Amino acid sequence: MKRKVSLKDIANKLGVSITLVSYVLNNQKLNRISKTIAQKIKETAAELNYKPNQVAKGLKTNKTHTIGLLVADISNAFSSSMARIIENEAEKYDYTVIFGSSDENTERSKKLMDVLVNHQVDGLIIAPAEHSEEQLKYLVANEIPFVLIDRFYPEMPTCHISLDNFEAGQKLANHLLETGYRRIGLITYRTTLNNIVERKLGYFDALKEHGLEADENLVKEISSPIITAEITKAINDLLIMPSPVDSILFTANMLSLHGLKYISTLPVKVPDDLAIGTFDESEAADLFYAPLTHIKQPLNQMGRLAVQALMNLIDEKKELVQQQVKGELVIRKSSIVDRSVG
Amino acid sequence: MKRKVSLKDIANKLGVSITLVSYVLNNQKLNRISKTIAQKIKETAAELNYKPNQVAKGLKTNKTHTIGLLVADISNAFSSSMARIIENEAEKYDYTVIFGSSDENTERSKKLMDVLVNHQVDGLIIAPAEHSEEQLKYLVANEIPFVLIDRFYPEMPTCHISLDNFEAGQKLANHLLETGYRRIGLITYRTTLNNIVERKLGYFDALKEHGLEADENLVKEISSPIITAEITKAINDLLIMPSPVDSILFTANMLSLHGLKYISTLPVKVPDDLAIGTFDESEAADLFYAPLTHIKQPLNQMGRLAVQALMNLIDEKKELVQQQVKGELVIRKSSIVDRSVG
DNA sequence: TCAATTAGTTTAAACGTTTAAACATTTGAC
DNA sequence: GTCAAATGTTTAAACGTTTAAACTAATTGA
Repeated sequence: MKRKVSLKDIANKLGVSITLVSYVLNNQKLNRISKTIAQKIKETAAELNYKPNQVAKGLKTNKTHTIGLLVADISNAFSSSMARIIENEAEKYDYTVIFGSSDENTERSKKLMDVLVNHQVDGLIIAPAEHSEEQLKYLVANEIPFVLIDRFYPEMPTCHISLDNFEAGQKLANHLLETGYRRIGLITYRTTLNNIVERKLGYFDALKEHGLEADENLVKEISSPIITAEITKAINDLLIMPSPVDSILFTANMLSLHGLKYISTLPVKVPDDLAIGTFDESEAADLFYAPLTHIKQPLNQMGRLAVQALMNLIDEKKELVQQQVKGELVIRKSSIVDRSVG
Repeated sequence: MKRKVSLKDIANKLGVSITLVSYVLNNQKLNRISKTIAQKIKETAAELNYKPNQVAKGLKTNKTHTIGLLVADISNAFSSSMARIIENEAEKYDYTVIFGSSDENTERSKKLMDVLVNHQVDGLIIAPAEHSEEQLKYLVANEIPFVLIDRFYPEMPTCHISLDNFEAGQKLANHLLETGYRRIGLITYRTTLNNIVERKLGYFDALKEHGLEADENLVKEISSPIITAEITKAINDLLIMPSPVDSILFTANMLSLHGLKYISTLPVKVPDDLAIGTFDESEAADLFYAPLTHIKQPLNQMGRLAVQALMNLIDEKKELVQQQVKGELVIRKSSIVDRSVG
């Protein structure tokens, strides 16, 4: 790689000091510097195509104008949409995004956080994996600004932007109940991540509101790695039981996706035999013969809020932003029985 | 943000020079340094949780151990899968990924490339937007290592890893022809990007091989922004013409996705009335009642090759890797008429 | 006329590292 | 007992910036 043009090169070419060049190109001390030399410096900089070395600048100013983004799984639509939004938003503040995908793995997440911090990012936006408390405490102890998205640890006083998952779970379950479904199965992850837990609690709450008892047999928890087989089994269990479910609520995108693949192979009609509700939009669920009723997260708003909150932290305007945004219930064919025909 | 622990802190604490600490922690001059002091330095470093400042290191060594990744559209499955693979692969070489999504916009791509370069990335992996030649020439002139993925400029002697798009287009069209389809419509982008162009040429070639003339009326080109409306029109045109098409070949993921959404609203049965072939897997196409026959790109291989090629360039092992990998034809229901029933 | 002010520019130190070269001390050979 | 070599450590400069402080020369005011 060629040596890039530096302030020194411009200074030497014009026979002036590096300082002067720096002042001119940063529009500093403009009341002191002669117009003529300023003009010349600017011309020469343009001519040599000078671009400030952000690494040197970062070392000196202790600001790299870089933020670290740690998503849960970049190949998942939620993460990649978020990444895109955050990158766009960061750009408005002249920030660059360094990224990593933890793949929901605690160790990997820890390692990536370290890497990002050692690259001197000015702050982080993190969708934390399970059991990341220690690592987050380290960030707090070192006063490294960060904002959590999607999930957070209720007992930790951190900045976070997330969906009101409880309300969303409630809303989705309520909708099924109000449409007439009574035996709602829940397929969720076996996890302590608060976003998923809250969705489940919302579901329980909705049942209670409708005078129904929570039935643990209707709740199936999946432990991520062997997802396909487990989901197949969960769905079978729910459909085979003495009084089978009339609907299934999935607490995540990936779950419904795999679930749907299996359901589409069964002699079960959605929504007539089985209604479905889930979280997040997906093109896949749109092309299913009965597009899925789902909770739509306001991704743009969340991304914007997260970047804004982080910028404030970086600027030492320390306020503990802990914002929950509301999900929108998008009702589609998967939960509406057309009784005019039946 | 707190000042981080530096070599100086360790040196001061032990009353030795910074140099010595640096040597020890980098395992240099080990035949010279006394075991006892080395031991102490290592202990103190661990105790203070010293982490080298990559920015300072980068300034000194002119290597930031960072690569820039410029994808076409991170919210698209191809890009995000690629991003994940590349991030994983880069990690093996102790590299961090800085990323940007050009959203297929030349201006934005140019700006992002500048940003990445000014952050002193050691190299770049780029899925170039249309008309990025100038910017790439700049990289070449400044000897900044880069590898193109997905598309490239045939007239520019750059490193690139891509699908053999011509062969893939051919293979897909051949399959339709051999299954008995004769009027194959092509829905593609109006673009000069070579990957898309090659797919189209492959289609033409397959037609020719089968003694069929290319019919320009069967080729519909979409100019990206207003994609939904245009695709709707294209499909209508193809189905309404005097002798309508019996199959449609889409040259990209996004095209078939939108196309499918529209087709699923029509009284047209896939594959009986209309066969479909496309590029890239997608969960969406899997959930459609007739899962789509498609060309599967070996993403893992491509990502691995791209990172490897870049690492070689960075290490000044200059070889012009220009590798085309083969796509796999995955035959699904969307192109197989079950004649046993018909 | 000369001190004080203003204008224009430079000096020098710093950020946290790396690394060639220098230095000081010990060891060993003869 | 001397000197060369080996051992262990430090000095100093550098990477490309930023920025307080210093310097010089010109201008102003009394």
